[in-house]
Amino acid sequence: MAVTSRAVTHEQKQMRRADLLKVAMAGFADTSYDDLSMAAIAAEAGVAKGTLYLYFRSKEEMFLALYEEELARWFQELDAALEHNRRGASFDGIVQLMSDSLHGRAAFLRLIAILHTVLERNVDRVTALRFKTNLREHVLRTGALLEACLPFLKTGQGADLLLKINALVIGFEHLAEPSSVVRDVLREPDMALFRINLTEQLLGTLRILLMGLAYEAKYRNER
Amino acid sequence: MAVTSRAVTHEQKQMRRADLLKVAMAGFADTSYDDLSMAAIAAEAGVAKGTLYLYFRSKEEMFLALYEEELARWFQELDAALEHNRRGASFDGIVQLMSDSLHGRAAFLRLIAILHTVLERNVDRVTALRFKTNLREHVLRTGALLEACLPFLKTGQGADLLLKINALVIGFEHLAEPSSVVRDVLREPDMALFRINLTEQLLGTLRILLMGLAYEAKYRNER
Amino acid sequence: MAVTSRAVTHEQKQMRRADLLKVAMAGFADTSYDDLSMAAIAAEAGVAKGTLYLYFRSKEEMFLALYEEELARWFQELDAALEHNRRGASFDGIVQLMSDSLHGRAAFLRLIAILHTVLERNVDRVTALRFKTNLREHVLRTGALLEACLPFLKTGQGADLLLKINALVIGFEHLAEPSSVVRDVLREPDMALFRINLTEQLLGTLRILLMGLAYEAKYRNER
Amino acid sequence: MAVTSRAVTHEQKQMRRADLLKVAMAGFADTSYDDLSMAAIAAEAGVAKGTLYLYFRSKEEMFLALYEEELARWFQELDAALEHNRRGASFDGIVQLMSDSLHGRAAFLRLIAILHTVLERNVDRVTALRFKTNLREHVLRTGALLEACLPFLKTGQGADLLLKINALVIGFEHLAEPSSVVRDVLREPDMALFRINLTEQLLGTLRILLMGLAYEAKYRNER
DNA sequence: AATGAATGAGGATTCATTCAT
DNA sequence: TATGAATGAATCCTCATTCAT
Repeated sequence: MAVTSRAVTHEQKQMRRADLLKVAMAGFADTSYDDLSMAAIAAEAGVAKGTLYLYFRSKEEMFLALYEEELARWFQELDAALEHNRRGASFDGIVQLMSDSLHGRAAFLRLIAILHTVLERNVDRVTALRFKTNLREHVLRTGALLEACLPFLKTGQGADLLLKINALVIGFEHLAEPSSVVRDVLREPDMALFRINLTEQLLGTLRILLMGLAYEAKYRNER
Repeated sequence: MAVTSRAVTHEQKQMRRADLLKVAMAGFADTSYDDLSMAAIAAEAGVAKGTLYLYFRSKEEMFLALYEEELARWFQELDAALEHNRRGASFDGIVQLMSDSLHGRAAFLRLIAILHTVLERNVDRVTALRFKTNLREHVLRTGALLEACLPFLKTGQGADLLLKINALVIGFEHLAEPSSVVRDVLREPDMALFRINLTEQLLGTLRILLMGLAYEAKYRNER
Repeated sequence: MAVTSRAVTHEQKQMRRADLLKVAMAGFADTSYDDLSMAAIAAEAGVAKGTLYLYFRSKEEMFLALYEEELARWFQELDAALEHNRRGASFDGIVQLMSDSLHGRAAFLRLIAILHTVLERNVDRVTALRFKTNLREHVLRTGALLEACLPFLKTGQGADLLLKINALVIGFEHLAEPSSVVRDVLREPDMALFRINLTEQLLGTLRILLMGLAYEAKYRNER
Repeated sequence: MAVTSRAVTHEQKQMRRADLLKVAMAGFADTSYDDLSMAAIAAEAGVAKGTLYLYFRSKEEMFLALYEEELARWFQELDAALEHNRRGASFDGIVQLMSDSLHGRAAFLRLIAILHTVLERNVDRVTALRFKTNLREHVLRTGALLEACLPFLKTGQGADLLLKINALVIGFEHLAEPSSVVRDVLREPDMALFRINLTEQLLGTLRILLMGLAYEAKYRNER
């Protein structure tokens, strides 16, 4: 991916920014955050290192931007699907929907897992505030949609469920992506217990959570 | 904590090893893994840096040993409590029991959260295998106890629940311990959504999981 | 200070150049040479970075031009005052005159102090030659005026005195403007010795130099 | 200069430290502070880069230590010579003595010239305080010796004279060591005025200062 | 003439680990 | 067993300058 001309208009600059993020994402699919150097990203994008810093203030902000973009895309897709099920959805419908939305988003899931460890390091208050404010809106909106689809959810439980899912993604991602040595160990027959498939576990747990929330609602009403 | 003499007998060496781990744990309570240097641990323990490497092959193995020790202690306590409830326990009983077992174990929870990111990096196959084998036994045993306490759990679901809890600890730990900048942002009134209390969330989610599992079992039987 | 139109005539271009230098001087009053970026100057002047390079070949040449302008102004003022005292002046008269001429020229003094370290780095031979030729003429002329005012000065000693003053400005400027840490240290009562007031020291030393030169002349004549 | 063995005793460490400073000084004789990298010093000394940081906390502290050592040596030599002239010395005697003391100390003079610009940047308060305290003692002691040699100096004028000399060294060093382009320009016949010989100017100015101080004293007494 | 996007060189520093003593 | 001196890899970012538009 080599640069052909300079980005002059706002639109061109947005495109270049998107290109740089695409390159970063591609690199991140192969390489861990720490091992993925700005130099490598610049080289792969066919620009000078300094150019990256015209578009992003730091490595952390670059990946935060990447995260935000992927997150927005994911929420958008999720929201569309939820809108479609507004009248009510079965557990399995929601789980399937979540499954579909995560399909092909492995790198995004890894990004989620490192966000809190890495990205929040070298980010200024303003950026952090903007990010969290955006995130909050997404969570509240999608949370409300979930509540619309799943009548047993009380107000606020939709957003709360999303947070739980977030935690599960982080946790299972860590469990599902061991170091090479550990991966090797886990190949032993006995170790089946620890051979975790991220989406499978994630969706399975989500299903149980949904059942639990439904059960709680029912139990609450019956009282 | 200053070392006076050299450890000659096996027993003395075990004691020194335990001392070193105690110092490491004390340091880790205050300081992040990355910021806690081997030099600092050695200084605090009153030994030379090289001495640490007589007892642990690397920083990672040192903290892995620490993890194993804390884990064993936690499982031991949990098992004792579960044994006591063998005949059957309510959801809330199990949640309370878990709550009790985690009380005062903040550093342990932080250790869990970094285990997969950091500890498994620089560890050789033999150590990793030994660790995972131990872990597996713990998980299976305690999983079985859970199944004994909670009759709605099928075989294997006890261990599986422990894995889910593990994932939740990792995930909520990441969400609950933001960087200082983010912590500052989260002080805003609007951001209540993101101000997460680790144990509260953990136990709340565990309760829902238990309800979900119970519901699923009931539903399964009714079919 | 925002630019409205493009400079077309030679006169307009000279005015813009002067504007840019004025902005640079204003910036330099607050900020050290290294910390004062071309980007900041351009922004403050309301032009693009590239525009600066239409008027000055490099940052160094820009500040060299600034220096030349300030220097010419200073010499002009000094010359006028010296002309007034042509018939003869007391030590204190000359010192006072110098004091008056330096009043309000703090940034100029700082410029003198960094000239040789920074400015002469990235300047081509032609510019350097022109600069030094100009400087020589100023020094010779003002030196001659000094000799006219102070009869004890032999031919050449006026110019030589100006060089000595130059050296003193550089030296005392360095001593008088310590880093913040050192400034803090110098607040200690014991450190009064090192708390240097630039003009005070400069003028005091000049006075002694003048006395020394007078003494030497007298001694020479008496022989 | 290659390292043979590891420095274990305090004495060996002092020797290694001295060796490193010697290498740094040799490098500084050829290369400017900025262009002299820690890597180059380490390579030349035959040690790893990290080793430099065992002996000096930063590049700045390394050169500050170098400065202190050279300064102490210079003061020592100067003091010895002044002690010898305690009963009284002629102007020319003091100038000669200063001349002798500076002979072969070109790099030291360059170090003086950059001290305030560079060294005080990355130095903590404690180090700065220690340095300034030491310097103060040197200045006061040697100042007192000067006063003993030159009866026309009032109390405090010895130390003050040393500060003036310090300023002159800085200033003339800057004037005497132009960039290569400027050096080239100064080769023009007309430019003799600016071809400055550091020690010559320094000593010449010192002589005039001494005469001025003597004259002032005489004048003061005659009143 | 003016713009401003793109360039790219350049270096101090930390700290887990080793190994001579 | 204990020491602690020595090792050395590895990377982000700034900013003067250029040049396509």
